[in-house]
Amino acid sequence: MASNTTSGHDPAELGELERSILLIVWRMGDVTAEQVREELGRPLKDSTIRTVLRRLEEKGYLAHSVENRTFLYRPAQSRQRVAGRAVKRIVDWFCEGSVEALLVGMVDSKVLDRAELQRLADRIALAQKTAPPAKAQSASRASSAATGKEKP
Amino acid sequence: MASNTTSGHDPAELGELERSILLIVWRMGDVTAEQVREELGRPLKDSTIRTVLRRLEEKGYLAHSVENRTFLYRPAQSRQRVAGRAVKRIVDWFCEGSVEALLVGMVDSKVLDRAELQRLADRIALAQKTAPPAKAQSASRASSAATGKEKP
DNA sequence: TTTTGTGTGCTACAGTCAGTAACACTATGG
DNA sequence: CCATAGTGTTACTGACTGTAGCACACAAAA
Repeated sequence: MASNTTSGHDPAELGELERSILLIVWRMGDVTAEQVREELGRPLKDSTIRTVLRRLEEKGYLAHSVENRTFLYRPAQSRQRVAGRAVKRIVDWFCEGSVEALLVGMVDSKVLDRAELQRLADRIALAQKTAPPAKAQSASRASSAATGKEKP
Repeated sequence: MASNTTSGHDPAELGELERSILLIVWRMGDVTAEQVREELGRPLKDSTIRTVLRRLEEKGYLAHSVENRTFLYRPAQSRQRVAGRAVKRIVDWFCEGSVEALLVGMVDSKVLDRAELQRLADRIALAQKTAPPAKAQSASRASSAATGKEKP
């Protein structure tokens, strides 16, 4: 994102490698740097992987625990949460906070087609009824989702 | 976004100033560099503004026409379209294409609350019926023209 | 025609961040 | 006590944005 003389900025966008690694951690759950390196197809040095893992942790995306002298990394935020926040930024910046405007744009740019939108509406309506008022369960759902499931 | 040795990358995220200027053009329609400079509160040199405008045009966000020796910049894509595409990237990256998963994340991260979601569902349902098969009407406001065109 | 603006394009420099990795450090097991 | 495995530190490169200087072109004024 480069410099920003006028004000400090927040999360900043993730890079390619960071994203790849993050996806692996989301998919696999607790992983060591070595596992991540194997999972990535690319020939990268361990130190590279570890640096990125550490940076991701600094940024709050990952957490780690020490297991027998080895670091086990795990997600600190669910995929959906990260995605949600990213979208929020977009909405704030480009749609002046109007999610509806965003939806229009999503249809417009083929992110959503009308059929999908319809299904979405149904789903949402359904979710309303299904989901209890409390939001404690959101975390649990998030974590389970983070372990990789989703997709109809 | 920074380097990407492994592969060429696309649009890349916009910077602060770029975004501010883009917003101004979206808000005001046809504008000259001078107008943009005035609109921005900040004390920036014309060359700065013009450079950014040019870069935005190179990136496909703006277009210009020459009016009496002066450039008039105007949006090449609607706010919604840009937002939609940005969201698409996020969905692809973090939600494996599942918009529904994204929605879950948006509720989860407070981008949307349930009430809003309900209204959204209604709106969407409404839009289904209202919207003609064509898709031109979405860009009506702000930027009308824009020779909008990009890869599907 | 020469001069003076006004607006454009090109070039560049500094700061920040991601990609990438070498190397030094520290326990652990033998 | 030494080899091994895993970690933290430090750094370089390249990309990209913020920011601007300066040279160039052309219309209006002198």
